Amino acid sequence: MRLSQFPVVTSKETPADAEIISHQLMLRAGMIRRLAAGLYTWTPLGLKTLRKVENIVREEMNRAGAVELLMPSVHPAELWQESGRWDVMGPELLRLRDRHEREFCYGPTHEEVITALVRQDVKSYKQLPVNYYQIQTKFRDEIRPRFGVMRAREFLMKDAYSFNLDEDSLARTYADMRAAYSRVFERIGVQFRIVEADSGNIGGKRSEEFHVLAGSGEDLLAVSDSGGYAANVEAATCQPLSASRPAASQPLADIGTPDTRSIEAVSAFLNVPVTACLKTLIVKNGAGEFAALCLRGDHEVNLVKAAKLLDGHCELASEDEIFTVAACQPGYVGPHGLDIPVIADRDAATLADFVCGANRDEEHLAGVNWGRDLPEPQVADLRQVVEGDIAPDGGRISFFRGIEVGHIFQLGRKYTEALKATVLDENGKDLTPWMGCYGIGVSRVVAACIEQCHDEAGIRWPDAVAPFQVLINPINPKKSATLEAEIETIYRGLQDAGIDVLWDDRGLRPGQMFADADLIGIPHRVVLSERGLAAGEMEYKARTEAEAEKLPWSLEALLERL
RNA sequence: CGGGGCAUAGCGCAGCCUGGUAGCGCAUCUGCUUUGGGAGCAGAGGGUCGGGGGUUCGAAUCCCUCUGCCCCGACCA
Repeated sequence: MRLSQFPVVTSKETPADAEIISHQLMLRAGMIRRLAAGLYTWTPLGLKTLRKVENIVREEMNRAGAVELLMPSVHPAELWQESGRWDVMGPELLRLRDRHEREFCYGPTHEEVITALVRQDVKSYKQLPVNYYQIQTKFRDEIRPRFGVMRAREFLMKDAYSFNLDEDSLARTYADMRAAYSRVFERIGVQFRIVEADSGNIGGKRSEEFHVLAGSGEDLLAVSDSGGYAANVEAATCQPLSASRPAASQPLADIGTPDTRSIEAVSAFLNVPVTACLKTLIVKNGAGEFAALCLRGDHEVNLVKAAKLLDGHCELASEDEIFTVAACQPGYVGPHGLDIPVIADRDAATLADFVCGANRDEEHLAGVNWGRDLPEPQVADLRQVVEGDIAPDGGRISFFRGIEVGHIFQLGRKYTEALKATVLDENGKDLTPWMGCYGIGVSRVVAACIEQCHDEAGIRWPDAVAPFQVLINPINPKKSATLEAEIETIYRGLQDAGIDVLWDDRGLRPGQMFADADLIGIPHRVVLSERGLAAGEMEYKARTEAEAEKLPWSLEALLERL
């Protein structure tokens, strides 16, 4: 491709509203243009990379036995009502009406549609397992779209759905997808990590996320230093700090604590460590029933874990609700005397002689002991892990930041049951297939890749996803007809050799041309000049290396080097 | 959804407080010179100052309102 015929609009200045490096560089290199919040145009240059990622994904999915199809992006409401998600989804689901006032939504994911297809077409156990996938535009009306295509509302996703006869078959497909995903990210050339993920309240058996490691990542990952455990903090668990509870040694005491609402304030006012304080949170389940969650003062609740102990839903109670349950303001709540279920985190259950709210304004209790002063609570893992915790594999947990680029999930039979998608088994009886789903955020991968592969001057594409493999930079070609002819020869030679080559024939001054080259990040650069031609040499420089090397002026030498 | 901020040329910004003919840098176009890391000189084009309403002789500037965008938060008691 000649750059004079391939529109690339670069910018020297960093756009003011782009916060992270990939967003800045994608705008500066002219890969994307914003249309509205969370909506982006992919320019020809950006699309080249997007398509390369897409093709790697496609090739590996095909290789793993998945078959491609394409589903509509607009779905009828009835399908979503059938699965129950029309009401569950909330404002993230973009709802539309057609001219007949019929309701539709723009698909944020396709479990419903694929299950409807399978319900129609798959009648016999002999047709299973199947694994369908598509690469398609999704729309999710994010609360706060940000970071360019990293968290856009409209984005490109590869989503696959498998239907299996039984759990074992599902586990095999899941393992195949896991391996295929690893190959995808290895081929793209990014460093990634597979972590255990929250399987949510869908009841799925197993779920893992693929993360590209990057400081700007929105997700926190808990990784064991012995290498046997890695999980998203949403799902991460650890060993309890202590196996047993010390004996009670202090009497129960009621203490006035005016204007002392936070754990820090209580700790400072009473001169006790925060680890000797008990934090009590009033929460509400999906049915509107209350429960109290108790944690050690320095620990944070993990509402995802809490939800699993309730009816799958857990939200913090409002100030008014707290008052009806505990008869006090937030800040003075404690487990003592509450007539709602009390659940204590494992590390809160092993506290003795602790301080907690008295359920009366401006008062706390000290010297409190489970069993002696109040009933033994239900004990569970409720808290967020912190760095230094002991992982299930015995290693010590550290935190890393990651960008979620893939998610694989053993779904179970939720959708096949809800949509009554059954097949006949060997005995002619109805059988409800097991389902798995597997997603890759194709457009997000592009941004994640830049987060990992860049320097001060611009992007440094890995070969596999670079928009072009080779860039030809001519120095003053207009001055010499011989030089121009030579460049043409090399350009055509590279093309004939099947190399994706970009020729910067815009006639810019070298400084501008090189600056654009660094910004756009083509991995291999060849500089052709009259001086070089006279000396029988051309200059080759890899985007990732500082020094250029001299090659003999010949197509063969260049192809050899590439 | 709550809080904060912004909206002036393609991009980045000044001007607004204290009302009086719309400015700077980059980019764009023309010509000449220049050509190995974002050139120089000379010239040119480009704006109903986000929309609507109001105050005023006069509004980018003051007031009201709408819209769009950005940031922070939306789990701590």
